[in-house]
Order: sequence, then structure tokens, then C-alpha cells
Amino acid sequence: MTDIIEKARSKLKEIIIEELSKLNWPELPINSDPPEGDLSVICFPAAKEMKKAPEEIATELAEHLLKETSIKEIETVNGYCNITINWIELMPEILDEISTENFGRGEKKNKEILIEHTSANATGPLHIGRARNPIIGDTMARLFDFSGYQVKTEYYVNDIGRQACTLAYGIENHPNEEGGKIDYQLVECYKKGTADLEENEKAKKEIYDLMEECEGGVEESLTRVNGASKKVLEGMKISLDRLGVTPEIFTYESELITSGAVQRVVTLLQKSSLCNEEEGALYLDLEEKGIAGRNQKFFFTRKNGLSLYTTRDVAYHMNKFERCDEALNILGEDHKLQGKLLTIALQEISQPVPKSMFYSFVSLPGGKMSTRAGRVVYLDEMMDEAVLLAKREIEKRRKDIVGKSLEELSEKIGIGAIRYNIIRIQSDKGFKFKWEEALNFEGDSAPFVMYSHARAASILKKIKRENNEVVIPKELHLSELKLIRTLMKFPSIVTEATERMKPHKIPYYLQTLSSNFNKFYRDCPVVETEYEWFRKELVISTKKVLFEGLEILGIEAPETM
RNA sequence: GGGCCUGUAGCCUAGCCUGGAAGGGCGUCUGGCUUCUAACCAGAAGAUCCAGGGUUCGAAUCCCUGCAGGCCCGCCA
Repeated sequence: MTDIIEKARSKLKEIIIEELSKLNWPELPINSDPPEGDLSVICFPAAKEMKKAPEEIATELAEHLLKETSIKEIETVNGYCNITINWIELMPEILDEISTENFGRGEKKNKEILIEHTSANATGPLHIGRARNPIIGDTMARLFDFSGYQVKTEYYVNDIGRQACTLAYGIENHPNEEGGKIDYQLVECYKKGTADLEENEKAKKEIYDLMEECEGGVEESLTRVNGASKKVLEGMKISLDRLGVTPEIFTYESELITSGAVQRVVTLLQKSSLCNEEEGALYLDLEEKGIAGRNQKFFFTRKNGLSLYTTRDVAYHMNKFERCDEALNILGEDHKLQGKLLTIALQEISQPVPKSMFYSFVSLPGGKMSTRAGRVVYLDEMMDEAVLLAKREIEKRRKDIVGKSLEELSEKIGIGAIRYNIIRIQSDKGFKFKWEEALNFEGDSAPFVMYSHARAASILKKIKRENNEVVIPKELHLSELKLIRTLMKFPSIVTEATERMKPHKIPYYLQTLSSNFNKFYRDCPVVETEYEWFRKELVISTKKVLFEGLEILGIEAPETM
């Protein structure tokens, strides 16, 4: 992506540096993203050497630079020399760039990235703590796609192991037909199964036997357990779908056993020089990898020879890399150590390693989320609340929106608000869930951004003239300048958010863009004015960037609201 | 005990990688809808950037030491 402004900035920087050396002044740092203007020369460092106040240096420098035609104006504040580029002369190029179809989109890369997200144990309905995973994962998938990668999304289903076996046992021994949606229905079976596991020796043995059979690859047992997980998963998928998240591939842990992939990993790990044995169980000694203490022994088989979760995870990643060039995992922070061990194991057998993004947990005002203590907010519940509130808000201000349109719009706004409010927070920051924040429809929120988009759409609808005269104003209104400046940042924001895996950059950017657009349409009338053509171009571009920014967040941008 | 992460106005949050003017939002107070939709806009008040030390002309940002909170430390998943 050619960046006109970046070029203009670099050129101007060179000019400034040249001027400084001509004047025989010390070289000064230049800020390329100052709070005011486009470039800012920081004059403090020269103060001592020149025996002058920074403010005085700034003023003098400004006088020397003013003759430069690419500079629109210079303001000196507290020893900063703030330079505004002459945007008008760049305007034709800028308009060209921001109006291209692919503005902000990364060039097509011939790289397939597989993003694994959610992968929650299929034992019951998703709650809002877990909801952070699909929202981050889906947003990253959209970001990578927008940046030009070929993206696949995948949900890893842990359909063997204690939880899955307990579920299968629960369904068979405590059938339940009540409770509506299937994941709510079956979680009751799971709860009863868990109670049995804890209190009833016979049940415990049955569940542990089932686990062993699964790990050992007994087909009938695998089918039983996999079937149970799949049922609950159906319910979870409905919730995810409503959130706008639809993982493309579901990979089942059991498949890794039946395909022999796990066994192959065990064989590979056995050949490692780090491999040791203790009472028949195999482990890697990680001392030389800098891991000491309790985690030093990384077991990959049990004394009965069966595999462990991490062993299967190694197999899973080898399987993944047969299907992609890069892998990204979205995981809760409780998986950090696990991720580290996985990486070491993969490296030990010369396999590629995945990237990981970890997020902190969501708690409730009463404390940690706990199904047992009845302290949970389900994702479904939250979506219902948000959509209902959105509906009430629409009814308050738009009597003309009714019926199906009302339902659809409420859905877009309610779901959008949730996604926005979760993704806006940096992922390694934990937070307490509060209804009033989750349901915020003002300020830094999805509806705020959506509203700006709808206003842009509305302005465009009011433009009647078709072949407007192309007129670029001789002066830009400050609100126009700030809007254009913000628009031009979009490509670099997308790149940064993708590459540094910081999806929260997008809502932050959209908030700023919306805010600048709102000020623009307050200050600069568009319809039936001398500058209708020019401003219409700005509105079109803003609308498109808002639309695409929201799309990256998985939020639909309505034409009216 | 060890490891990782977080700490910024009453509340939420950006900035930390790459040092240079503490940015948004909620809430509070004041003002603005006969003029492209007021989910908006303008203005005000509100910050010892967890504490202490170090490096630097300059530290929210880098380094060290604490403190507080979260997460992890099984031949579980």
C-alpha cells in the first residue's frame, strides 16, 4: 500500500534534517504522529548545547522552515515545533487512494493460516467468560483475511478425556428431555454425571474405564463419547452462529487416536535424546530447555502406555501443519504453560510451532464464574438482553421501523454491542463483567460507530446531483483535515492489529474515526453546497472504512438506525 | 516456594514493543434538536500513570526492588 502521507512526511523530515545541519544545529528528534499537526520537531535536546530556551529554538526553526512550500503551517508550543503538511496539494492523490476498492486491504499473500479458537469442552452452554475466545478468534480470522491471508478457522473438540466421558455417562444414566435448547438439556446430565463421579465408586470406575477405552482406541467407546459431545456441540454452535462466529472445520481429538497420529508422535518423541522413563511412563527431561522444578519432566505417556492430552496436542499440531503454513491458537491464560511445553515438544521433533494468543479471564462482580455457585451469565442470556435493549432503543427513536426490520436491526445492534465491548479490551487484561458496560450503546461502543455509518448513508441518499463538478477546496476545514488524517491511518492500523495480534486497535480506531466524522458533518454541510463533490467523496470513503472496520469486528453496519 | 500476566481520574480503557505534549469513553455539571437522524455535538470539573530506586537532557513507557490482583505449576483435560 503506497502511503502518500508517509512519503510526504519522510520528504519533509529530510528537509528538516538538512535545514538543521545547514544551520549547524544538533540533530533533533521528530515525532511523526504528534497530537497536533503532522510532524513535530522536539527542541529540548538542543537547549543545553545552544544555550537557548527550547521555545526560542522552536520559533527560530519555524522561521527557517516557513519558506518550504510543502508546509501549510507551523505552530510552536512549549518547545515543540508542530508542522502541518500542505494537504491540499496532495488531495487528488489522496482521494484516489481512499476511494480504491481495496483501500486498507493487504495484498494477497500466498499463505494459509489456520486459526483455532473456542475449542471449549462440549459439556454445556457457553458462558460469557468463554465468549471471549470465539470473539477474539473470529476477529483475528477476519483481520488476517482482510490483510490478505488465506484463512481457515477450526474448533478442536475434546471428545475424549474425563469431561467428555462424564458427559456420555451422564446422558446414558440420567436422561433428560426437559430444558429446551440441547446444550442446556444435556448439561443437566453432565452435572449429575459429575456428582456420580465424585460420590459413587461404581460410576467413577465406569467413567475411568471409558476414558481408558477411548485413549486405547476402542471404537465403540469412542463413538459413544464422541456422539455425546457432538450433541452438546450442536447447541453451542447455535449460540456461536448467532454471535456471527462459524468455525469452518471441527476436528475431534478422537480422530487422532483412530488415525494412529498419536502413536506416531509417541514413537518420534521416544527417539529424542531428552527421553527418559519412570515406572514405565515416558517423559522428556526439560532441564536443558531451561525448565526446572516441578515442570521439568514432561510426561507424554502414562505407565499403562496410554497417551496424555499434551501428546495428543502434539499430534494435533502436526496434523494442522499438514493443512496450513501458519497456525494461530486462541487460548485462555490457563493454557500458557501447556503452550510452552507443546512448543518445546514440537521443536524437539523438528516440527513447526503455532503462534498463540492468550486472554485473561472474565469474572463477575461476585467473583469467579462458577456454574456450581450459580454465578454464571450465559452467552445466550447476554445476547437476548442486548438485543432486547437494542429493540427498546430503536422503538424510542424510530416509530417507523417495525416488524421484520425492527427485529433484524435489533439483532445487529445488540450482537454488535457485545462483540465490540469484548474485543475493545486488550486480551491479556482481565475484566469484571458488568451489565451496564456490556450494554453500553453510547460513546465507545458499536452503536456509536454504526450510527455514524448510518448517518453517512443518510447523507449520501440526500445527494441528488449525479454529475457534480469536481472542485477541491482551496482551504480545508479543520474538521475535514482531521477526518482525512484519520482515514489515511486505516491501512497501518489494520497491519498493526494483524501483525502484532492486537485486535483492540480496530475498535479504538473506529471510535476515533466516527468521532471525527461526526464533527465533520456538524461543521461541513455536504448536500447542495459548493463542495458537494469533494465532501461526498469524504463521506463515501468514511462510510466504506467504517463498514469494513465493523466487518473486521464481525459487526454488520446498517444503512439506517 | 517458582513462573507468566495485569495495575493509568469515581468507574472502564488507549498509550508501553520503538522514551519526548498523559488520549478516549462512562458517570457528574453546563449548554445545544423549525437547518444532511440528538445512539449526536460543544464546554467544565476530575490523574502523586500501584510504591520506591536506577538509566537519561527527558520515564506511564527501559532496568532493578517491593506491593496488590489474576492465571499456572498432575503419569488430569
